[in-house]
Amino acid sequence: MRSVTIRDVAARAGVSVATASRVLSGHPATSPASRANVDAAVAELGYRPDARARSLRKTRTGTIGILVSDVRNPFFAEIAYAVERRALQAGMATVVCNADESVDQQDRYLDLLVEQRVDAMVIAPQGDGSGTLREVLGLGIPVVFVDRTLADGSDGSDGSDGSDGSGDVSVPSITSDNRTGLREAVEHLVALGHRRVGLIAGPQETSTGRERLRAYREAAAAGDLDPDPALVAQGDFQHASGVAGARRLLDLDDPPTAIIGADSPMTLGALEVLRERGVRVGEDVSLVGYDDLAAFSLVTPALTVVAHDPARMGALAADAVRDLLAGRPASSAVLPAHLVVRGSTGPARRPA
Amino acid sequence: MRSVTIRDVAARAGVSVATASRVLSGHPATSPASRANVDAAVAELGYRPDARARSLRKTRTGTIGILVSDVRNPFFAEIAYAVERRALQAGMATVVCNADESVDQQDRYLDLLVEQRVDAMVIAPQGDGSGTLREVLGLGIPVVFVDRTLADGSDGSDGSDGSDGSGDVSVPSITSDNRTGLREAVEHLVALGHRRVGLIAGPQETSTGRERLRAYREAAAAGDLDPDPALVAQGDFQHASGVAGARRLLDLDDPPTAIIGADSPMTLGALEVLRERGVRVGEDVSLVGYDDLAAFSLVTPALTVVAHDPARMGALAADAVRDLLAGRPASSAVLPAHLVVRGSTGPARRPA
DNA sequence: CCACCTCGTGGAACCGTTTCCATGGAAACG
DNA sequence: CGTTTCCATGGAAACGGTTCCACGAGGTGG
Repeated sequence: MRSVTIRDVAARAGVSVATASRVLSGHPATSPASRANVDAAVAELGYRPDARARSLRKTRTGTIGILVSDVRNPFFAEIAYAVERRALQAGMATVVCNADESVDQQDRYLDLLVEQRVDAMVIAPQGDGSGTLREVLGLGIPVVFVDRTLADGSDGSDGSDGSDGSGDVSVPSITSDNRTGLREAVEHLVALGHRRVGLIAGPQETSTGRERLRAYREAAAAGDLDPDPALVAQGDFQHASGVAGARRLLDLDDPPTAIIGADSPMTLGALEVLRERGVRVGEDVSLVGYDDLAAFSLVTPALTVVAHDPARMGALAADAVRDLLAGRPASSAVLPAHLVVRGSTGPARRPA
Repeated sequence: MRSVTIRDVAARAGVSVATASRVLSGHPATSPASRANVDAAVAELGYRPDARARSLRKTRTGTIGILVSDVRNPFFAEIAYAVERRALQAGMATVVCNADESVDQQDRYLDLLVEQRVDAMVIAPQGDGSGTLREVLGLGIPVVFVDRTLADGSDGSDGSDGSDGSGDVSVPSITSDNRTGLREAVEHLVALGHRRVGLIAGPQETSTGRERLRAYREAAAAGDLDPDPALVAQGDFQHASGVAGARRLLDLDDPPTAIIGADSPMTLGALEVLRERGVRVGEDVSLVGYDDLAAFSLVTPALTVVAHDPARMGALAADAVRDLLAGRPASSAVLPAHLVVRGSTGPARRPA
């Protein structure tokens, strides 16, 4: 059952392959008669053009790749959805890939996307911008970072050894303001009298993980919080590490009176632990989440969260891709994040 | 900046294109010398094979498509994730597409996947199996249905006009037992004394929407519930319709004492409405959700839900695809669904 | 009436691979 | 030593489209 090609269509329509191709791609130099014949032949034979062959000859594939860490995280699902939707409007298909918070898998998918010759990529990167990601950036394929970047947000006095190695290639990025969101959260807790505030941090291989941790530390110092390093539990942005992190924090000899989760799956995990232990959220321990999931308003007490806008990030990333593909310079953006105070944060309880 | 091709590699390595190709694809008939030369040339030039050209010559693309209704629905995100993960293990890439609960968009993506010549598709179909979907099924591309099918689950005395038009092509499907789950939910509510049970139903263009509605009606009849048709609010599996449906039900002159949501986004929407109106869930009105999201255990009271296993569905669907691609017959499966009773369902309150 | 331009058309090259087939040399065998 | 077998190799034909180029017919202006 060989599939029907443009040659079959041309034969059936009684025209040359060249003419058939022109009709199919809407080239103006075609007679009405040819058009009718070709269209009829297409319908009769059930012809489906082969996108691979087409794109091999043209330079474009009409496909963009989006590489996020985990589609099961609603935050990234929303981004992927927004990018895809916007891309489809522009007639482009989207390949969604899951790096699964693993650099290896990220590299694997980067290779895949390059080999598929996607026209552009939207990436939520992780790692230090060495290895495969670096190579890929050098290839000249339009890339837009979303949510994360390689270098850190604002200033950057933490560059390990000067020759950072990530900033030489300029990549537009659509991120959100991690510093402000987390700072507001800490200030809010300070105002409520908390002195020992725990953070379930994100992986330090990601800019968001680093920035949120840094903002936490700076705000903690400014608010004169207990700088005990044990108050930072290292997580990996996934559910299980939220569970583990919350347990570790609660098991401290002097446990925190408030906990901040650096993303929503970890926050959910922490919440489960609090429930399981019968800790009253907002009274015994305050909890601040990240990302404003619908479900976060429905738990009791409703969660105080740092909110930002993944749908908008995705849309802007898609716009940036469109600009890049059109040869225009694409602009980066840092979207605002802000604290939404609900019931899960309350006055610090005096340690027993 | 023309990209480097296998010809460049061959030239640099001092071998023919044929030999270079053999080395690259691990063909045994290559000398160690050639291998070394080619590998060196590849590294020096940064050569990346072109998957399109390769797949054009071979017959396989090494890509499968997965077409679900909405990746923002955690249920489908989990399925997509599972399929992708399993496929990657088998060395295949996955293209994720969003039909967005719209037949038009489904058709659009079906065309896209066919033109990309994916080796197989995993589809959560909607519509009546006419139009594009039907054509695609006739193309001989291996297809596996997941979560939904075209025909209805068990018997099927509802086939509108005999010549159903969907059963002629046999497609393996991995679904879950919609009837049992919903029946258990209704029976549970009946046992609690509820007589007027509302359903926020899924779209009747989907098998899951139809089956859950039918199961509701059958169980309602068996349990001697009030058969008032106004108790069924027609939704579309998306959040907003859950909100609208719940409002409509609560605004009835004689509102239901219990509500069942036919999927999780609609359930979440309904829950929001109950909260917003100050209705005490599990006391004033009982609520049963569909899909066992992590967040559903964390709301207060925890939600009674019909649980099933999207991760397993995705994995089985990927296995079925693997079988089909290997020429083996693929087996369908109906996974169990069961009621998980938590705090959101309680004794019926006497209507005021 | 001729030169010119426009327009629809078909032949053929090309995109970057894989793979069939023929070839030549070396090794194995009698 | 001659013949067969084996194996690495290169040339060239696919795969299924698009597009360059040349060509002939018909219309227009001088």
